[in-house]
Amino acid sequence: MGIAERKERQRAELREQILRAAKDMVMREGFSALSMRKLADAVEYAPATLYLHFENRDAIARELCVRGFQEFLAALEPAATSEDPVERLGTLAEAYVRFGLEHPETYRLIFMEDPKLSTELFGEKADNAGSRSFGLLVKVFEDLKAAGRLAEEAQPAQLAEVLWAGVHGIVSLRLTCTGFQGSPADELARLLVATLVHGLPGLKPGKAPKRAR
Amino acid sequence: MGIAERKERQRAELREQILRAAKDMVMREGFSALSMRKLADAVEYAPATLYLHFENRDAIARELCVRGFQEFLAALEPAATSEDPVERLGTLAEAYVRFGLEHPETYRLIFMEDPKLSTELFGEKADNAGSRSFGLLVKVFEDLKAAGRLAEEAQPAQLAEVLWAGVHGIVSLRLTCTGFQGSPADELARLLVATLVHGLPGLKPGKAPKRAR
DNA sequence: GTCTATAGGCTGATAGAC
DNA sequence: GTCTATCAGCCTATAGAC
Repeated sequence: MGIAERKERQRAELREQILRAAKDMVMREGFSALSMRKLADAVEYAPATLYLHFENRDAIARELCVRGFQEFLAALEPAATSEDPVERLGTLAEAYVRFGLEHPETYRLIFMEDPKLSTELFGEKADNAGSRSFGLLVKVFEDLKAAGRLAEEAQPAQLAEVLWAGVHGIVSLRLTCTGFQGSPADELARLLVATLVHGLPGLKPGKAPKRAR
Repeated sequence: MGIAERKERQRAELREQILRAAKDMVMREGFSALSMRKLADAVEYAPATLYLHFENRDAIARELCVRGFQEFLAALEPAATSEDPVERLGTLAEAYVRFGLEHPETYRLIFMEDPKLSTELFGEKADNAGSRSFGLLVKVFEDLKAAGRLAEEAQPAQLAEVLWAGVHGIVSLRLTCTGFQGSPADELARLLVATLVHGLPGLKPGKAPKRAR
């Protein structure tokens, strides 16, 4: 039975090779530059061969997306080890932003391209990489609440969404609006966390505050 | 000389017609679906004719982008009239998010597509729509500071960037990660502003806070 | 100014020989 | 399994007739 196994190994190997080439291509030229013909060229097979390993171009894109998200999760997890939730907020935000800036094309693919690509990363099952990474953020606020350090009415999931929006905003604006030159992203991430945690520095109420809180 | 003027009018009219059709197309099918052939079809002219009015496809995209940003600015400005800066933060954030959700394809075109498109909206001149809309956000914090309601070390431009990142994050995640179903965007925007202003609700220091502030 | 016609590309995907 | 050959379509942009 060694022959069948070797064949299976070779088959898997080619599949990997295709995915590696696809990733390279996306990293270098962006997602839209991923084409079956160029991919076939890169792995030195005929275009038709690719279709024996993947249903179509979308299937390759999906696989890249899933793997990219795993990398993303792997970058986030080590940043979630701190015991103190507030400190963890800082390290998570920093890790998030750094991943986005160091792997811009992976980040784009996951979070900024076709909605169809990211759709299945969320929602379907509870154990997918999407839910797990979001869970890391939610847990920070749950831990704070469990320790009695947060108001009863605070909603961890919503606060996590706000934090996520903040760091995603920092990364994605940097990747798209390159013309706008603001502060460094890591600095913004620190300010975002500090402000979300403590509010505007030294804020005093106005003379006639219309909105009670 | 009435003839030359009529011709000029007709020329401008066709130019407008092309842009209207282009906008329609982008709104309906997204930016990548904007093609010169389909555009020519829509205005019932030959493809070659378009090139007498626009240098190429990019020129049309740029014009759409500029106009989109003007709409965006026009949606933001009425939300910046409130006297109280803190209240203004809320109305600005709300207007920002609403524009993004009500004009998703315009928003995408401006803030989520090719960096080249948005590049010239920022940076070049101080009076462009990009700088003016960003200026609305900066002014909120400048006003707070001028009223002595913000710490001396607070940096209005940086705080504005953080707020911008927050609302952009809320909008763009909603537009791209449609699979993730979180809280409604307007609710998140309110929570974002409230948290940035006042900090985490009811936050108490931990037992061994490692980070002084 | 506007047209037709076309150059010169690109793409995803498949049929059928080997 | 892999190939060649090809279908069937898309695209931007331009030359040259009218």
